[in-house]
Amino acid sequence: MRRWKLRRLKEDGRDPYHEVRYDRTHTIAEVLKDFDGLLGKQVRVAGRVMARREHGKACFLDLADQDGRVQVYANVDTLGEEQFKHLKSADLGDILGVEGEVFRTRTGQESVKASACTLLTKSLEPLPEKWHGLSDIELRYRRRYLDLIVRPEVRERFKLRSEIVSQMRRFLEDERGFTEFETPVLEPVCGGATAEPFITRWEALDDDFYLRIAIELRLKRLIVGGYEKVYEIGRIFRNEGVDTQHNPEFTMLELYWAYVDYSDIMQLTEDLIVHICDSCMGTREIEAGDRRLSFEPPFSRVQFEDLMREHAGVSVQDLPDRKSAAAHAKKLDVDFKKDASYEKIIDRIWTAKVEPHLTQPTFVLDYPVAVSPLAKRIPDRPHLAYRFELFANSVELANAFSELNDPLEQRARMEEQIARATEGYRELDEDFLRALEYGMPPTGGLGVGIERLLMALLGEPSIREVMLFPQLRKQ
RNA sequence: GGGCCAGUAGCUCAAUUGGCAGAGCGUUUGACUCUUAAUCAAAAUGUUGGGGGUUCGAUUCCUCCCUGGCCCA
Repeated sequence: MRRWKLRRLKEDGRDPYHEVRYDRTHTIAEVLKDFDGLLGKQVRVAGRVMARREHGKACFLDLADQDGRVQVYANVDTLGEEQFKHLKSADLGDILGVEGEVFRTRTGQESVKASACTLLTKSLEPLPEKWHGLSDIELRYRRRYLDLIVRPEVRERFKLRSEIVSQMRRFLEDERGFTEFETPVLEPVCGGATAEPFITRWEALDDDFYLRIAIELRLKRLIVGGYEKVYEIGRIFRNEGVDTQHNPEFTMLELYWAYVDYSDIMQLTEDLIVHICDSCMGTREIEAGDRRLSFEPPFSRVQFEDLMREHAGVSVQDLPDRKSAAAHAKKLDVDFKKDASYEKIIDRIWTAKVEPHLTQPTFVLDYPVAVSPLAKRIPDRPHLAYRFELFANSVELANAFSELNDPLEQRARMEEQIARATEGYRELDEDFLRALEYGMPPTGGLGVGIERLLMALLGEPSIREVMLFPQLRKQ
């Protein structure tokens, strides 16, 4: 039907896809904001037709643009027979330019009385139901554009995401003097985290490459190269399943700061998050489901070991190998995969027993060296490393170390990791080790999962609600 | 990978024990010059996610598969 209308329009020489511009005098939000000042004045606005109420020789339309929605009133007298007929044949979803006088209806509704209208784009597909909207979750993700058309709050949420990321950059660059660098996504060796990589073929070289699983080892090379405050907000790929917490591609902030330790990084992390709360959220108190998170500094600081002892009844020092870790996990009734590595089992115990208690923003300090292959050892507690993670809403938001810069120890730790590895394509990144051999100054580093942070700040329980186009199977 | 749940018109949802597949929105036609989930009258709309099976008869029962959600690994 709509295609038939389109054909008629084209035959009439009014092809809606020929329009190349429409000069608006105001956005709809601007009209509404200064409504009284504009009363009686002529404006030109444009947007999508979201509703229509016909009354014979008069007609009401709701017109929506990016930030606002306004009622358009039209009748034969002011619009003329011909144009009125065109306006009435507009479908929901069509994009219209309207010129007219700003006025209030008898019921006081802010409106624009159309004196001219132009069909700027024809919509060939019907919009979702006007009252219930689009509730099929799969459709919302597969056709996010529809979700955005129909639900202004979703549009708001993703705009807020962009603002938060933008404020991160502003804070790091303008207030703290960091510089963003871009490093390769396509890597010959993958490292910097424990995860299954995506493998891709570089035809010209007839060789396999990896999509990066972390940015760490590249940015540290920049510290070796002499930069002192570097960061990158970039896409990471991990070849794993999809659930409410995971998407195979996601965004990470990583930063490295020379000549400081992890306590400076902790302060920076706290400042960064408070800055985001103040600049984007307008509050430091966040509603997340039925929980209330307070990002009022200082966030509490707790020893990893104390939490493990308190909630899992064990010190990692007493679990020196895979066998003892597995035995303790079984005792606690914590499940793990048969082939799980030592680190994975410790992580499982932590996730199951400790994480649920970490609701309010909490820095967890001093992790076992055994699960922190890139962090510097604490000399007087040699089984622990200078590492912290930030938790909130029972989710890990950030991970940071005083970076290991001893090339010999780094090599030994990486070799140990590979020996214990049960997953991932891990091989030594010889060039990274060589870089350390040239000498990396004492450095503090930080990684923040952007989606995790957004979930906590926006109170969204699913990662898919903070990603515009979450991965789904091909159709 | 395992468990549970869901898939019916473009969208949101019904359909008694297994007995003619329906409503609202949207669409089309007509009426209506201040409505706002406009109203009134009429009409069109389906491979009930897909394949197989049981049955006189399947949206409904069985089975396999596909897609998605939630929980667990």
